[in-house]
Amino acid sequence: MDGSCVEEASSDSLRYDIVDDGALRRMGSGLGVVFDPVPKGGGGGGGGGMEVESRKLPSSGYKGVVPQPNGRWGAQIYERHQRVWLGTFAEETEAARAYDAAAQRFRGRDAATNFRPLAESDEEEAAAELSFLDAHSKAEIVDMLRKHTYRDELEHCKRGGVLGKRKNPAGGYRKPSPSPREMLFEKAVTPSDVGKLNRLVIPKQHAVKHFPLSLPAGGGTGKCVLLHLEEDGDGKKWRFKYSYWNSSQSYVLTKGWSRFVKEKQLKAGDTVSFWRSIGPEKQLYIEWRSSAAERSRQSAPPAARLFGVNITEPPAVGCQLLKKQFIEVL
DNA sequence: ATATGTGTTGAC
DNA sequence: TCAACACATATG
Repeated sequence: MDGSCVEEASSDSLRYDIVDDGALRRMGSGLGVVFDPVPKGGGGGGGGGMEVESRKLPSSGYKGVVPQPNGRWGAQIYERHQRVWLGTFAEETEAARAYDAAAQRFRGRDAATNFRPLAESDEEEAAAELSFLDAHSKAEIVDMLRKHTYRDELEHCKRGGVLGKRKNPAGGYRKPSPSPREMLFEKAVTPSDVGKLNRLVIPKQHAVKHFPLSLPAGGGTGKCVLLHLEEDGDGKKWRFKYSYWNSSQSYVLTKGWSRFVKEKQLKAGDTVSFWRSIGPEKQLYIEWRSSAAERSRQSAPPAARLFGVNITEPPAVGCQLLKKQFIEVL
């Protein structure tokens, strides 16, 4: 048990205090977690062969970790009312780490985790893992976790200095580290985002958090502003008019957006992500990656439903990999 | 037979 | 959203 120690508290309950590694940092008031009493084989317990199993499975103090009948631990995360299974693990802490990785990929760096808040940490290790997560689709991350190859892939990624596993279309590999950036949010574009409406709806949640509109004091209504985004570190510049539409009560990128859609040939289901350089500059970046496109050639599994359900980014099509970012075209 | 992951439910 | 629990289904 590397992440916890057990101490007998009383005959009918056990208090598990997970002490090291920052576990439980976010749980309750930092106290340990009191588990359900474990009525071993019913009071009398005894009549002879008390087997390893007590019907009551021990619950885990880790978020996203559930006990398995065989003593192992399962990891899961929920998204859109559905459970995404992350695999089973021998060690409770491994399951917890699997959850952490998934949480950060699914919910962003601010997600509540069992151990590492990755973000905040400016160590190269953390930064590398963050970009690793951002460079892969949810399905890929889940797949790695279930196959227990996450650690290896991450390592391989750092070693080779390749952000993704494959080389990009231009044949080159990613340049060392351009400038440290953090992803603000990403969105799988909808049909209307790439249609004739010539606008991209920015989910309110992200809009208010990252693109504060209004109140620019200095001048005006603040109902509209120009966003300057850069495509990749040394990519081209993009300017989008960003505003709020009262009629639909939505935040949108208008002028300039259609040009981006056209040039990138964005299709519904593709993903666009917005980043910001870390530090004072606050330069904004935009990136994108295709979802469907090569699925056929990729021979990949039936995509649509890799595991049970979930995975596929929101909109219909099962989004999938392809690190289109870091393109060198143009 | 055992392990793994889903169906379901109820609490928060 | 989340985990407990039952149980169906993969796996070796």
